[in-house]
Formats: sequence, C-alpha cells, structure tokens
Amino acid sequence: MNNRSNTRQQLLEVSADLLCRRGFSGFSYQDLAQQLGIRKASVHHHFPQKADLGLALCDWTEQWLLQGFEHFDRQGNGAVDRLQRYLRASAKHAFNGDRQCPLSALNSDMPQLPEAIQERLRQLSHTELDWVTGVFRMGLDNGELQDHSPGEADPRAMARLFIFTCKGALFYARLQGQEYFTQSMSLLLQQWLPDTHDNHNTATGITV
Amino acid sequence: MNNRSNTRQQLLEVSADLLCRRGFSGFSYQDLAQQLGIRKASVHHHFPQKADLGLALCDWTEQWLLQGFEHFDRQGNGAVDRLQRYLRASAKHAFNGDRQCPLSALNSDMPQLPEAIQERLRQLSHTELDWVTGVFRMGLDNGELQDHSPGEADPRAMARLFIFTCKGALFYARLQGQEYFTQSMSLLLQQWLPDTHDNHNTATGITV
DNA sequence: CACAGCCAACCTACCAGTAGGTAGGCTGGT
DNA sequence: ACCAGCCTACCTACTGGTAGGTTGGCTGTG
Repeated sequence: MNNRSNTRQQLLEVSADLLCRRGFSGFSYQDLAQQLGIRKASVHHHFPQKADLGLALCDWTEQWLLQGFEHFDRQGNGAVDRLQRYLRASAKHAFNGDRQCPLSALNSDMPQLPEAIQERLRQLSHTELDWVTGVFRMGLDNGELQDHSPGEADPRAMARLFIFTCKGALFYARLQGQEYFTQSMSLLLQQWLPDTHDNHNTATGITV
Repeated sequence: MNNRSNTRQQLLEVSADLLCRRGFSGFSYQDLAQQLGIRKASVHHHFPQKADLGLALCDWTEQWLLQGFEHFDRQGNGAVDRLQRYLRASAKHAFNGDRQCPLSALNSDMPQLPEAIQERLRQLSHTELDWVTGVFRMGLDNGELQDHSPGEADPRAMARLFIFTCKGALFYARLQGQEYFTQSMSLLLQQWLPDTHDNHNTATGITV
C-alpha cells in the first residue's frame, strides 16, 4: 500500500504546526524531513521552493479558517455566542502548545516573504474579517449588540477592532498570562452589550 | 580622536532598528558589521554572544520606553491627551519604515530566546503596562474616562485591553492599511468617554 | 621625558553547522 | 515503459562563534 501522496498532506500539517510555533522562517525543510522520517530532498519533491510551501500553507489556512467559521455558524446561537466560540477556539489553539494563529505567524515575517504570499495573506485576513463583520451585523440587527458611540454603528469597524484586539491579546497573553486574554476580550465585548438591568447581573455577563 | 566606544552605541541603534524591521533572528552580526563598516569579529568584541546583544537591546528598549513616557507626561494635558500622544508616537514609529515596536518584535521569536531574555521581556511589558495603567487611573479619577461595564472600573484591565488592541492593530494594520489603526483605536477610546452631549459632537471626538 | 606595559578596538582567517536548493539514481505500482 | 516518490550526494551561501595578530592611545615608573 502506497501513501498516494499522503505525505504531501502530512507535510502541510507539520508545516502548519511549525509555522504557528516558530514562524515561517523559523522552521526548515530539515525539520519537516525529520518529523516525517524522510530526507530533505524528498520534501523538495513536493514543494520545490519554500515559497511554494508558503502558498500551499495559505490555502491550508484558508480551509482551516472556513471550516472553523462553518462550525461556529452551525453550532452557534446568535452573534454573541458565535463570537465566544471563536474566542474559545482561538484560545484553545494558542494556549495548547504556545502557538500563534497562522495568519499572525505569516504576518510576522511578511516583509521578507515573496509578494505572491503577501497578496494571498491580505486575501486571507479579508476572509476572516468578512466573517466577523457578518456576525457583528447580525448582532446589531437582532439587538444582541449595539455601539454606544455617536453616529451609525459600523459593523466592519467593530469587527476590525474585535480582530485586532483578539490577535494582540493572543500575542501578548503568551507573555503576560493566558487569563488576561479572556479578561480583555470580555471587557471589550461588555461594552457592546445593550444597556439592560440584566447587564449588571453577572449571570448574563460575558464569559469567554 | 577615538570614538571611545561610540561603536557600541551605534551597534545598539542599528540592532534596534533591524530588530523592529525583521525580528531578533532576522538580522545577523554580518548585517550589523556591514552597516557600520567594520568586521563581524569586531561586533563579537562588543557583544560576545547574540544573547548578550539581546539583553542589551532590552535595556535599550527600556530607556526608549521610559524616555517616551516622560515626554508624554511632560507635554500631555490629562489622560486622553497622553494616550493620544502615545498612539501617535506608536503609529509614527511603526508606519515610518514598516517597523514593529521592539517589544512585539522580541515577543515574536520569544519561544526560541534564552530564558534570561524572556524574563527581561516580561519585565519590559510590565513597565509599559504600569505607565498606561497610571494614565487610565488618572482619567478615571478626573472624570475624563469612565467604564460603562458593571462593577468597579479596573484601570489595569482597561490598560491591558488598550495595549493589546494597540499592538494588535499596529501589527495587522501593516497588512490591511494604516488608516485602520487610527480608526480602531478611536473606536476603542470612544467607548470610555463619559456620556455627554458633546460626545455627539465630532469636534470633541477622539482623533488619534 | 622616555619607555614599558596594558588594553580596547579592530583585523584576517578560520571553524562547524545549517539554510535552501540541485543532479541523478533506484524502486515499485499502473 | 512510465513516473511518482524517495533516495544519496552534493552545492553555495550564510549563520554564530573562535583564534590569534595588529594598532594606537592611555598609564605608571625610572
């Protein structure tokens, strides 16, 4: 029984893991070969240049993201619940093994990446932003969320702030303590909950 | 006239710049030597191991931070103005030359850094958090800021959220567009402004 | 003053290790 | 016969780091 290029898939999965742990320039073909028990030249057979692997990792990441979003949409009940699932998944991914999200990882050494990957990366972050924006729009529409700022609420701006904060918190919480990720995201979400009496009841408070 | 170890200072400055642009493992002694017009071995004379340079960079960064904070304290008028100065300085640093803040840069390749540097890094992020916390406490005390969430306002939690968001926004705005940094930080700050009629007047709105 | 000694700062020349990448050969399934 | 998949063997470039030598300015001492 041959693996019928199972190896390629395994390479992608190991790469994705190493990417999150050490960044794109933080792992080598040697690392990949070692973990799969093959030789370095064999890795080059599947991904001739490391840039090819980079592109493939972008595709892999996109699938990973979309699969997550689909899951949150299926299981989630309303906007706030979806966001909380997103946050819980993010925290689990990051803190089980000291990883970053693959997007942040690629973003880290973006300046020295080929232009093709940079463009793909912009596209990826757009995909994520689109989903979160959709969730915020849903929350604003059904009254789960509201923006107390003057003017009309802008779900895209809120989503952007949400993502920026989430990524920053994941990043810094590795250093300062995981509990601060939860704390910060709760504090952010709190401020978008509508003003109700229940809001002062911890039972309905945001718990990520 | 000898430089009387001017070289060491220059090495630190070039290192700090390269750190922000490419991360700690993203530049080499060869790079430093080239930029100063000396040989690689001479760099080793000043910093025998790269870890020594790392530690020295932490000290350098601390001075850089403290100097900035002192500046904001002297020039700033109240809490919100201080925060805005902090944000403007951050944006200027980051977007003039596609740099990260040195703390984020070190944080990026933290896992593969020696323990001594990791500890120093925790200390550094504490220094930053302390200053921002102080500013938030000032703002809460003098009524410039308020937290609409239930329970007593926690200036440290607010400061943490502020910093996380700022770092995340700096990081992601390189990819998505600088203007979103300003937009997001404004949106965050807006929600901590007290509810006044003026708040609906754009003239007194937050502009970073 | 002259001179010896010291030392920071720099140099050339090297090391082992690893990076990404290539050339070409073997093998087993279709 | 073909070819994906894997191999050995190799390349160049570069990494952090070391050994050992040269220079030239400061210093204390006769």
